[in-house]
Order: sequence, then structure tokens, then C-alpha cells
Amino acid sequence: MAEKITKRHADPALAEARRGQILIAAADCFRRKGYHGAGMAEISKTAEMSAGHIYNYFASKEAIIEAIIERDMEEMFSIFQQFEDHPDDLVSVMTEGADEGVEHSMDKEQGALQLEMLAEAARNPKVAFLLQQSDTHARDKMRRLLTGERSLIKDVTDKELDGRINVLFAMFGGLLLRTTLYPELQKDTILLALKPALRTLLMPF
Amino acid sequence: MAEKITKRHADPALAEARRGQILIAAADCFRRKGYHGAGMAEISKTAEMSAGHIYNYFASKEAIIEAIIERDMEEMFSIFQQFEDHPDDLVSVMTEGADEGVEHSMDKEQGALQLEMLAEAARNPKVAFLLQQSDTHARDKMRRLLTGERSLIKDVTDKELDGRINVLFAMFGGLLLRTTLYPELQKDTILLALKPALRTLLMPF
Amino acid sequence: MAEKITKRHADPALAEARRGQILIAAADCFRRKGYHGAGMAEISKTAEMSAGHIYNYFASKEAIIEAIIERDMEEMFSIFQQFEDHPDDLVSVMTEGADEGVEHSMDKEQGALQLEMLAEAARNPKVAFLLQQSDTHARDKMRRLLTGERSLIKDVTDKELDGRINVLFAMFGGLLLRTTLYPELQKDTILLALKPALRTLLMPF
Amino acid sequence: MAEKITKRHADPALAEARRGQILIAAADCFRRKGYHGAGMAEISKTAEMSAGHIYNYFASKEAIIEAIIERDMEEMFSIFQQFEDHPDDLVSVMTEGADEGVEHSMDKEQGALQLEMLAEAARNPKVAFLLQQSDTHARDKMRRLLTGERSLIKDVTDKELDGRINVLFAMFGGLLLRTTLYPELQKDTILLALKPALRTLLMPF
DNA sequence: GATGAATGAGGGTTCATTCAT
DNA sequence: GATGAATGAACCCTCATTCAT
Repeated sequence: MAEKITKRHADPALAEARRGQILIAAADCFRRKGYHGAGMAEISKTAEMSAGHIYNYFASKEAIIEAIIERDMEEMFSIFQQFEDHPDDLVSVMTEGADEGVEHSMDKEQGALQLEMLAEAARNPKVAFLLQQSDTHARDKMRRLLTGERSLIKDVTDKELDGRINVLFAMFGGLLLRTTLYPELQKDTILLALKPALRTLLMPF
Repeated sequence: MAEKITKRHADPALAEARRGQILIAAADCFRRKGYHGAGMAEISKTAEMSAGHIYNYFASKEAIIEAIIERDMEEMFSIFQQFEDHPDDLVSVMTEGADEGVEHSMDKEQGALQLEMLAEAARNPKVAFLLQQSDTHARDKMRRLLTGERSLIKDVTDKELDGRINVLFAMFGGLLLRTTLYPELQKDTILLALKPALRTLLMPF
Repeated sequence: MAEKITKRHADPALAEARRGQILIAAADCFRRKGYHGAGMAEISKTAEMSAGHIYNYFASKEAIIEAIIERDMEEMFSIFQQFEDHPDDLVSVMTEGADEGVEHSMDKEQGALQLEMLAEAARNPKVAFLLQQSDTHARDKMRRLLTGERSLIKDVTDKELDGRINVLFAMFGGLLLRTTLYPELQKDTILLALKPALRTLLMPF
Repeated sequence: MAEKITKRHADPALAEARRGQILIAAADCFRRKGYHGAGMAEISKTAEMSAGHIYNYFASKEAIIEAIIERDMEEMFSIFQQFEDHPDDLVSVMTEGADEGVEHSMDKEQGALQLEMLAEAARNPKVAFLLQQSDTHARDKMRRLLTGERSLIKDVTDKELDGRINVLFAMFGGLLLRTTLYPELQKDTILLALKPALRTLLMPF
């Protein structure tokens, strides 16, 4: 199950467009109703396409959420690339980048979908694998940044580094939950306290 | 839907015991299979009670998860009380208490259920309301702690305080996600970086 | 798939009655529409029971046809028992029994169902296995009869015996097809030629 | 449904070639997967032609199996012709021809398709009609053979003759079933017993 | 003539919920 | 109070068929 569909399409551009249509529609439905709550009927209506036709592009509903995850992974990687390419010192880059990071983490629509995927991971091994793979890549990227020349903590032990990265990720990831639990929370309020904590995590203790 | 059942029970004590049985069983099932993955049949078997009988105590499956949340809220409040009652200075108390907090946040079984509930909140207003209420109470408790005599930051602005609390909560809450995304992560690794960050959040910047 | 359902039923007698209801209804539908042509909806309507309820007694549609086969096997064994218990010489017994055998083989309703099951066996290994098992038992029974004291051919080689039995079975089994291909065919017409052929197969060549 | 398509084709020869392509491909698929098991997609791939195009030659999937039957009928007639043209006495010819007949009847691939068609006949009147028509022709041919000069039973009553023919056909037809029910069965084993039975049916009792 | 994208009814199955006992 | 037999709507998915190109 959940394998990428192998069917040959005469017009690959059209096929890719249809896949995109479906992914966007499905992500929207999952956001609003959850993975289990959203039916193929609703997804197909949102995608303006018959339910049956979706199966010409995805082998199953499960394959759809997996594709959404994979697409999100690619997005995330491009964000990290920005940090890597930036010339300034890391603490400045990241505290300033925090602004954008917080905004992203506090996007309600996005957050609901992410939570949905995380919850699904708890019982769907394939989803769990994909998310973990994505997270491993992200940690690797971050580790490379923090051990680079521009980093103030390039000499800490591996274990401490792992701890710093995970707390960092927990902090940003946790914003997903804050948005759900405290919808009135403002970005600048968060930044007031997050930047100092971030600095602590990027400098020697 | 999901209203508290209004049925009169001849023996209120027995009724309460039955409700407890059901909640424990359901929480267990939800933990293992997720809200959607656990069926009433399994819950009823775990609760050693017929499926039909559960409906004498809860109007629907949804009402059950709501009751679980309500029960969890009560538990959480008692934890906070510990901090309030403790005589030492707050930074010490909390950095030492972090140990227990991390352990709690990284409990995988518990985490799956929490994620489930948070995901459900994104689309179920009643669940969202309950969780938000719970979170508001928690923030209030924390605010009271941080503005108490023993606090080093009792004079910061309300806004900054709100920021600190939310980042604090995000950090711990985010550990839920870390466990799902990086199952091999160890508690002591986290603590290595979390304690300094925690200190930063509890002291003037 | 297709395993016997393991659910415990509070009232085994009722459960057995329901299973019977379902088997009778399903056999009827399969006869009229074929295994693939008959839907669970139609079966459930014929059985005067909701579609969902059928799944409390059978794990799948496939399990139903398997149960029908098993039930038929038991019926068939009881017929063979008659021959075994009969005191007269075998040729007489069987040529006289042919009457009943032909009638049974030419029952149109029954025949359609048998054909359906045989066709299904060509692509469903479990069905094939059950039918082959049934046939093996039948051949064993027949072999025992033909090597018994009362048999005129008790001393032929195993291979010849196997040949005789299989031609015998082919002849009767083939009547199933005759009924479909030539519905006007009468039983007594068949018997006119079948009895001599039968005698040939039961006596030394 | 299932009427012969009325569409005019610009190039009748090409059209006939395409029809042939489709019939061969479909027969192959039906053999391997059964009528219901084989999809139009698979048939179209086997026929190296788009699914939609098939509908330019056949009105429906049903029309295809009907055309296959019609084609098979024509094949069968040519086999009978062999007997009619042969100079030797009938008993010799047919007992020797039995060899080939048994081989043909025991071809597993072919058998599956035949069974499929017979099962379909039980519920599809058009299929039933075609098969019956085919069978009637075959019986006529056989009757002509058995009442010819070379026959030893040219003087039996019509009814007895009908009985003999039908038992004969049942015996060969029944081999189809034997192959499904007892796949290890060998041709020579069958012939050991079939030839004497055959002789009985071709000679005065 | 030929394609394959697109449809949508219907397939088997699950499961929260009801109710007679 | 307690059971579990029974319901039926909704689930995901398949496939014969159509039609714009």
C-alpha cells in the first residue's frame, strides 16, 4: 500500500498539475477535518475531480498524506538553505531569522495540518518514518550550521550539541501547540522571550 | 452532541465508578490506537462492560474524549501546586523540577494521546475550548508563580511575562513532538540544553 | 482473510440460526447472480438482515462461499455413507443408486451454484483447496467401496482404479454441464445409457 | 446490451483484424483471471490498444465474451469434421480419437475459460443461448455419425441414442471438472477407464 | 482511427449507536 | 443495571464506460 503510482501518463505536465490539485485539496480537507475526518468524496469535490480519478494519481488516501509530507519536507529544506547561504554571524542570522520562523510556526492553518500528521505518525509507521526522516535531515542541517566556522559553539560535545538542537526544535515546534491552545497569542509577544532563549542556545553556557 | 448525559442513576456512587472505568479504558485505547483508531468495541472490552452500556454514561464517543480532557486538567493543576508550595527560590525549584517535567513530556504513550487531543481540537470546538481553558488555567498559575515574592522577574511587563510563559510552555510542549520525531532522544541530552534555556527564561534578560 | 469468525455469541443457538439464514440466502443469490454478481446488499436483503450484521457471523463474503462449500461437503459425505451401509452387491447398489445420483446432478439450481464454485476455484486458491479436499475425500470413499469384499474389481491396479473412479466422477459431474447446455434433457434418457456405462466401470474390462 | 456493434468502419479488413486482436487478448485474460477478474484495462493492454478503442468494436465487456463463444463454436465444428471424414469403423476412430479429446478437455487454461462461460450461462441468457446452440450442433453432428453406415448402433431408438450421446458428452465435459478438482490427474490414467466406457456407449448394450 | 483522462455508480466492509430483552 | 444483536450510513476503492481531443 501507499506506493507511488506507476501509471504512465501521456501528458506529464497535466499529470503533475492534477497531482498538485489533489495535494492542495487534500491538505485543505485534512486541515479542516483531520485525516480520518476527511473523506475521499470531500477531497474529490474540493479538487474538482471525481473520486475515482484521484486514484489515477495516488494509490490510496494514505499515499496522499505521504506526498503532502514529502512536499512539505522539500519546502523546509529550502528554508534552511537560506541560513547556510547567509554571510553574517550565526547568532545574528538566526535571531533575526527567528522572526520568520515564528511566523511560520504560528500559521494556524499549517499548524493544524502538522499536528494532524504528527498524530497520524503515532499509529501509521510509514507516516512516522517520513516525518522522522525529515526531522533527521533538519537536525543534520542544523548540526552543520552550528559546527561551522561562524558558530560560537562549534566545539561543544556531540551530546550537548544534540541537546541544544533538540531544545531549539522543541521550542519552535511547541509554537504549533501554543497557537492551538492560545489562539490570541501574538508573534511579537513570543519573540520578546524567544530571542533571548535562542541566544542562550547558540552561545556557550 | 457531546452533552453530559442527563440520565438519572439510581446509585450515583456506582455510576461514578463506571464512568471512571470507562475513562481509564478509553484513555488506554486512545493512547494505543488513537481517537479514530480505537473502536467502541475495544473500549468496551477494555472497560469490561458492554458497548451499549457505555451509552448509559456517555452520550457519544466524543463525550468520552471530552471527559478525559477534563479529568487530565484536574491532574495537571495538582502538579503546579507543588511548585507553589515549595519554599526554595523559584529558579532552583523549576530547574530541578524540569527533570520531572521533561520525563512527563517525553512519555511516549502519554504523548500520543495528547497529540491526538490537540489534533482533535483543531476541528472540534468543544475539545478546543476545554484544552484552551486548561491552558489558560496553567498560564495563570504560572503567572502567579512568576510574579510572586520568590521570583526574580516579578517586575517585568505583562507582555514580556506572557512571552516568557508561552516560550516556556512551548519548550516543554515541543518535547511531545521531539519524542515522536526522534524516538531515540534521551532525557539527559535534553536537560543539558534545556536547563540553561529555562534559566534564561526565569531571570531578567 | 476468510477465517472463521471468532466472536463469542451469547446465544449459540441463535447464532447458528443466523449463520444458516445467511448461508441459505447467499447460496440463493450466488445461484441467481453468481458469486461476483451477487452483492452483500442483495444477500443481506434476502437474509432479512442488515449487511453489517452479516459480518458478525462471517468475516467476509469469501468466508461465506467457503462455508457453503463446507456445508455441501458434509451433505455429500452422508450420501456416500448410504452405499457403504448397503448390504447388496456393489454393482446393483450403484446402478440403482445412479437414479438418485443423476437426479441430484441434474438439479438445475444446485448445478448453477456448483458451477459457480468451480469457476471461482480457478482463481481463488482457498476455494480450490476446499473443493479439492472435498473431492479427495469422495475419491477415498469410493476407492474403499471398490476395493471392498463386495466389489468385482477389488484386485485391479491402483492406477486403473484411479482411472475408473475419475471417469465415474467425470460422468456424473458432467451431468451438471449437460443440464446447462441442454435443459430439456430428461433423467430417464440419461439413465438409459448411463447404467450400462456405469456397469462397465464397475466390472472387470 | 451486448448487441453486435453497428458502427460503420471505413476499412472493414482492419476492423476485423482489430476484433480478432481483442478476442484473442480477452480470451487470454479471461483464462488467467476469469471473466469478472479480468478488467478492461488489462484486456486493452494485452490487445495493445486503448481501452476506449475497444468500444469501437464491441458494445460492452459482455459482448466480448459472447463473441469468444461464437468463435469457439466454429473451432469445435471443424474437429467433428475429422471424424466424419475418417474411413475406419467408428468405434476404432473414436476410441483412438479419445486420446486427443481427453487432452483437449484436460487443458487447464482452456478449462477455466469454459467453466467461466458455463457459469456465466446460468445467469446470462444470451450466453446460455449461444452455448446451447453450440451444444445442439455438436449433438447433431454426433447423431449423424452414430446413425451412419459405419456405426454399430445405427438402429437404436432416438431416445436411447440421445441418452448415449449425452452420457458421452457428460463424460468428456466432466473431465473439465476433474482437472479443477484433482489437478494431479494424468491423461493416461483417465484413458485406461475411459476407453472401455466409450466402447460400451458406442456398441449395442 | 485512436487515445487515455475522466466519470460515478456500486463494490465489500466498518463502526458508532440503538433498543428489545 | 446491563447485554449484545442489530442497524445503516459512511468509509475507501474499483472499474466499465464515455468523450473531448
